[in-house]
Amino acid sequence: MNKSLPKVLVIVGPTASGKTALSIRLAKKLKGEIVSADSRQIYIGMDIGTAKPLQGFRGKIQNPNAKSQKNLYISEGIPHHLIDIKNPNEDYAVAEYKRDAIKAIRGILKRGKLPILVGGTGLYVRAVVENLDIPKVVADEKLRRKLEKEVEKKDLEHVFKKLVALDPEAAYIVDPKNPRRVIRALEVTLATGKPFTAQRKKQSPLFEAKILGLTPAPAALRKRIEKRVDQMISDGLVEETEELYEQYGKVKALDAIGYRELVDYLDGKISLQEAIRQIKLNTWHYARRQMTWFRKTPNVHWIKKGKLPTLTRRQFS
RNA sequence: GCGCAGGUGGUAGAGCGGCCAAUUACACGACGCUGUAAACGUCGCGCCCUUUCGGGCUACGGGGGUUCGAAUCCCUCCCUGCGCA
Repeated sequence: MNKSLPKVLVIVGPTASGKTALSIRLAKKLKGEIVSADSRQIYIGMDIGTAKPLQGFRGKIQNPNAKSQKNLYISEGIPHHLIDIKNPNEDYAVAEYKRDAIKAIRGILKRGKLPILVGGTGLYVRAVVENLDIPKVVADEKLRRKLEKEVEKKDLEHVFKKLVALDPEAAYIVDPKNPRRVIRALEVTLATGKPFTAQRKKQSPLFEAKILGLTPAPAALRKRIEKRVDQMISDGLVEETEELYEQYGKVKALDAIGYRELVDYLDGKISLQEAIRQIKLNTWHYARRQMTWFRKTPNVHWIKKGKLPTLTRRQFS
């Protein structure tokens, strides 16, 4: 029905499944630009651990007037948007991502290019593809800490009841056992004076998404993950972490697989060997979660055994 | 060879006469999640039957015993770690 919607190619899949390589290949073939949907590649300096595409400035940028030109991340001549846009000590969250991604996609379309949304952060992808209406209530750290303490002192149920009193609908929408969810819902309700559950909606889609999903065989993926972690270490992940840690301390951005464990190592809590073991395992767990998430994503064209569907530029215009 | 400490579910490690198919953690499996999302959370996890309730069987190194009842007590054998030879 939405024949007039602009078309966007989307690539999803677990970490280490080959999204980056595929996206660059398709970007070249289909004259596209990439929009990263990765919550950690957002951050400047977190390069090795987030497996950013290798940066190179060989490409020419089509529109020299664009303001973002200067800071554009380019790999193999393909512009990558939403990589390196924040410092690790800056906060960033879905709603901002959604706004930025839509802006980037529109810019690409304006340039007559194909936007390719690529990433493993399921919520980010969904926010854009399904046009989620995310309550625009900025994190209130003070309130959060206060509520967290309340959870500790009394219990989560107590805080949950507070929420339900203000937002009865929340009783069966918000997970009563998940402190982060309960606290956020309460945060939104208190800040706006309106029930949280009335504010999280979907709008009609802005784009027509063609979604490609990568599903590597679990055993092979696990091996690839382990190999990649070893590679990251020899590429200097420890040093990268050390620099970031020294400069920023324990910021949220560093609460990411690969960095978290190495911070523990740098703090002398665990051995390097143990840190590496944990990174491999946590990455694997993460991949599993991603697969669970994407499995239920509607309208995904799953790529089996590397067999790509025939894609032509015409399909996207 | 003697002395001491141990041998428990995939692993670590509780339990030390009945409330134990066995706390907990990890692994493993399934799942949820609209402003921390690489985050956060939930459930399952000996085998078999049962929609539920529940029931049956096999288990705490092997064997034997005490007891109404044993992972828990006793004997013995095997194995491991530490100490002394």
